Amino acid sequence: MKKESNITIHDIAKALNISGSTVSRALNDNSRISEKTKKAVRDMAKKLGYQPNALASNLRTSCTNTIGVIIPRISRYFFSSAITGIEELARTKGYNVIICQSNDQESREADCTQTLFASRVDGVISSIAINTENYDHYKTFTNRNIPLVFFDRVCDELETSQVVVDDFKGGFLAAEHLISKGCKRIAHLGGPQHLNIYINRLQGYLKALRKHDFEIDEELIIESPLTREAGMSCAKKLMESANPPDAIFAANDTSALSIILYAKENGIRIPEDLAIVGFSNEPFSEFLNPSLTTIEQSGFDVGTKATELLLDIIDNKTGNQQETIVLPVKLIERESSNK
Amino acid sequence: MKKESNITIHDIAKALNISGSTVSRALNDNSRISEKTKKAVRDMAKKLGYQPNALASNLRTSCTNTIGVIIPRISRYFFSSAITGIEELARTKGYNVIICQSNDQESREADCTQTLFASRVDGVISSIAINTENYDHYKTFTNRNIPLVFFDRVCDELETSQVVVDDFKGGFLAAEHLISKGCKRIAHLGGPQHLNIYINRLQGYLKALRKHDFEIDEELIIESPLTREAGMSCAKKLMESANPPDAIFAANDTSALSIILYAKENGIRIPEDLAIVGFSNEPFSEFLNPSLTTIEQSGFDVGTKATELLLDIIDNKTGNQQETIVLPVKLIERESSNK
DNA sequence: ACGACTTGTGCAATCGATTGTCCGTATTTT
DNA sequence: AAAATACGGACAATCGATTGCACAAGTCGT
Repeated sequence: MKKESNITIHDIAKALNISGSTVSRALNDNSRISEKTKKAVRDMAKKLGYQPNALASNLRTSCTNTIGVIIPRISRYFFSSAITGIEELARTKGYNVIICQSNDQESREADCTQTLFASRVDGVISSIAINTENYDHYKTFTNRNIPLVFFDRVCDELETSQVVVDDFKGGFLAAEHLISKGCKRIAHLGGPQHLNIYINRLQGYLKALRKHDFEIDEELIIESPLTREAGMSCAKKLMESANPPDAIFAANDTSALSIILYAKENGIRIPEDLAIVGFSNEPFSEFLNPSLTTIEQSGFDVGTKATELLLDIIDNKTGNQQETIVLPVKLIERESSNK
Repeated sequence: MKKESNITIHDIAKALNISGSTVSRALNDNSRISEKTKKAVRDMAKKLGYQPNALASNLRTSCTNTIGVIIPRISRYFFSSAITGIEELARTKGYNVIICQSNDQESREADCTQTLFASRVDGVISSIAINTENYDHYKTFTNRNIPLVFFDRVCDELETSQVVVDDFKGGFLAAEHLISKGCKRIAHLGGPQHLNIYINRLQGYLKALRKHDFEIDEELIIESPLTREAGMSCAKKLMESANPPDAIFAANDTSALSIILYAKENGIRIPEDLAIVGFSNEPFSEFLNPSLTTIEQSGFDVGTKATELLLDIIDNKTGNQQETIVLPVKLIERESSNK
């Protein structure tokens, strides 16, 4: 009982004086094996402490019951909750999950595709690195008909299914909310415009402005990597301009946080002088001072939905391979916009 | 170029009219193969779009270059940053990482051990689920000499290496800090006492009190699951008691947050009426109002160190299998204790 | 009682890469 | 120049589970 070496089906076979194939079939509950034999095999397997070797099984069946996930970084709440959603569902369906982080770098992302392919995953769920501009590495999967689903940061260039939240609506809600609060000059701190999500947030913002007959002022729309530092300098740029805004809709909560910090440092009152709306509802947003009005998007739901889609494709290989699912968003009103 | 089927070394061999073994050796840069042949093989491999099949290789070599990780939940910042540390180092050493979440449930944790063993991981890094009381499922690894390293929530029952932060010191620093601020009745909201980390935080707190000749009042020490809700009710219990504390050292930031919220709701001023210190330095702690004094522990460092340890054991299978590494903690002073 | 099925198992090939062993040719040694 | 060594590569077994096919024993019908 101390050191079990690795037990294989052949050890079970030898112990029962039957063949390996019978053991294999018995363990897989194959109908051609009698109940009596099955029971004997199961009992012996338990007795010997048999644990199947997934490697061997996977090699033979060329199906690993594993799905691969590529995300920018696991430590961002949205992504870690997406993973929770993915794992939850995958596990109940008998799938394992391998997670790879791209660290928002295209080259790392390419590495991830290699790793996942080498592991022969049955399907892949991915959210694209922020600086990825060439999508060739994803052809590793598409060329071989390995199901691929994108979420959040999607790629239109590849013909795959995708799950996104309604960024357009989010942008619209954010801007319209600020308008309803009486703001007159509403700026937008947007994200990299090669990513759909940021394009859509901007478009939603524009639509709201147009709907309410606001003049679109290009000066009020700036693009940024949306990091803590970038948010700071953008806030400075906006607020020191000749005609500063009285509200900012930031494309994520991190940069909204920077704006709040900038405002505090410079005696700008929130929301009186400057109303702010973020995007994502990060865990910290609720506790900021003032608390941050933002657009809620559920990482968990996105992850779950993406997995559902992927497993569907894996199962009936036929299915429509280009579905796009849009999940709802919600405005969370808090102090930062409560004029 | 559209649909590549799976290319194996034999396809390369056939194309070059050489044997599979030569191809294998060439790709592995074996010294018995001439440079000329190696180059030819590499070129052909690239031309055909060859991607090694890790399954086959792993099966043969029975070494997967994969390490498994079991954690309570990925969406907690401490753990996700630990994973970042693990992945970072593992990747540079040529290892992949499979992550499993126990959701803080013993049964799920047992499932994880099965999954990881079935995948024949070369080693395992784990942090124990909060309600795990039986550690038999870890014998899957120990019985078979599969290297196992625990971090943060460790298990003394099993003889393995572990990486922890200096919880004792953290508890001590927290309590002594409150003492230095002139607090007289310092309560401790502790975590489940079957986990080392919470025992140590409590012991550190006790040591500081004793050192400064404080009387230990059992009424001021309560145990809790440290969730948001539990923190709330514990805060209520403490503050409504006959002789309420003027400071609380909470064993994590989440419950410290609850205390702050409770105080706000009930007109208790922080830090004047009640000083608070948390533990972990969660990302939100900095932004609370008042901002939270806490003990910083680096998940990234813990993850990195654990991986270092594990890879050492994997490499020279001999090594001391029972090392314990204690990483430093740091007091972060903020408003919640700034009397 | 004999062919026709059904049932329960065993045999052997297979998945793709690795590796111990063997062999022919080229190079060096004495 | 014969013998010893090195070099480059091929053969075939192997890892552990799966599976198409073959086959023996048992059941049934006529």
